Amino acid sequence: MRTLKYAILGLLNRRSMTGYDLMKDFNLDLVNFWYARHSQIYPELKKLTDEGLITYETIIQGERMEKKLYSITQQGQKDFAAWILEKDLLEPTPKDIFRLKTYFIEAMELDQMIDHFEYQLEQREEKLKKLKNTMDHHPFTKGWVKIGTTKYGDYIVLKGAVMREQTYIQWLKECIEEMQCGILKK
Amino acid sequence: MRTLKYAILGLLNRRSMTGYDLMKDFNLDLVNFWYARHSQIYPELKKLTDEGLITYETIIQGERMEKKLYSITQQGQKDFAAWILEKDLLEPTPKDIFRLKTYFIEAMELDQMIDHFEYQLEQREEKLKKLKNTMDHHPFTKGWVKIGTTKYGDYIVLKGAVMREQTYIQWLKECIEEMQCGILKK
DNA sequence: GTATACATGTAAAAAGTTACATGATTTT
DNA sequence: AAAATCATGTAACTTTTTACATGTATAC
Repeated sequence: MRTLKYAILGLLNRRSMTGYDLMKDFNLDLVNFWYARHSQIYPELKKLTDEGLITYETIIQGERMEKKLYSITQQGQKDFAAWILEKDLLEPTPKDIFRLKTYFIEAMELDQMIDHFEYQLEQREEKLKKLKNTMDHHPFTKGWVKIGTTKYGDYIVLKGAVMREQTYIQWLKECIEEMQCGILKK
Repeated sequence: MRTLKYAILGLLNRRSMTGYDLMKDFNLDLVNFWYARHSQIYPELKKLTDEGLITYETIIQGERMEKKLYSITQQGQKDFAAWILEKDLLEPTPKDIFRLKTYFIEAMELDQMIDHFEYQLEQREEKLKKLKNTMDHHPFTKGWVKIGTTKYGDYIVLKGAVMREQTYIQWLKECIEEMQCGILKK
């Protein structure tokens, strides 16, 4: 479906940037719903250039370091606009190794199960803390942003990420509690 | 990480079955956290057989239809047991095209945004209805299953899937409401 | 008899990860 | 001077998807 293509076009539609900048965006803002390594980004940029959807301008940083500043073309904008308006059917449920292991929980002892859940809980709580911190510093939270601006999209996906994480944590906690009752009954 | 390998071993650790049976399991029970097409399953079964982790027995169904009944070996059980006890670091957040499009929401008009959200909401509500139905018919819900049995894992991941879907829906609804306020202000 | 489900595979392509490879600039 | 960050690429491999390919058994 070439989703990476549209993710890149969408970012370049906001502002021109280098492959390195794109990489940073994927690993910061977008990491909660899309990501890509630089080894995937650079070849894709080449491909999009060949297809005429983006162009670049070579810039010299400092004495001699070259970097390529990519911009979206008119054709790229058209292509992106068509994609974003497409109505999608539900995607398959995302894969989740933790849930897979949980499905096979009969292969663990009760105390191992609880360990397994508590380790996951620790990590998820750490992640939620970071997400909430990002959210608290977001301009929309502070009442500075209006619907329809660039930052509005950033804000609602962030809010969605917080809610998703909170629910995961709630699930973990409820399971732990239930399993601890199992121990007490022993 | 060969997750498909362990998913197959885990299923065969419960009971012997054919590649076709595995495929059905992936598309029914496991679909909420893992899945694979038959074109991925059959080659993997061959590989696991070569590795000595599973074996098969050819069975004749009816007059001449051959099918292979796969079973886990001792080595396979050992391998699976080691995997399930491994402590995993958090996986990267799952990719989500809907959230990606939402991030780029500035490229849509307000009424298009709402359409986009309402279409997703419809589909998610349909999915939640099915999940809840499965849950209501689950033996654990009816109080028949104890912690530590095979069906307990099935139950808690199902419960997690329901919670995840409810949260997605709640997020969609809150966004729609917020956007509708944006329309009223016009 | 016809449609659906059962049953098993392969080939080609796309998507994604890990490792290899190099060098400049800025911060400490 | 060293470490961190900026900057760009390729190669090999794994994972996943889509399409091709074939035939049997069962339910209606």
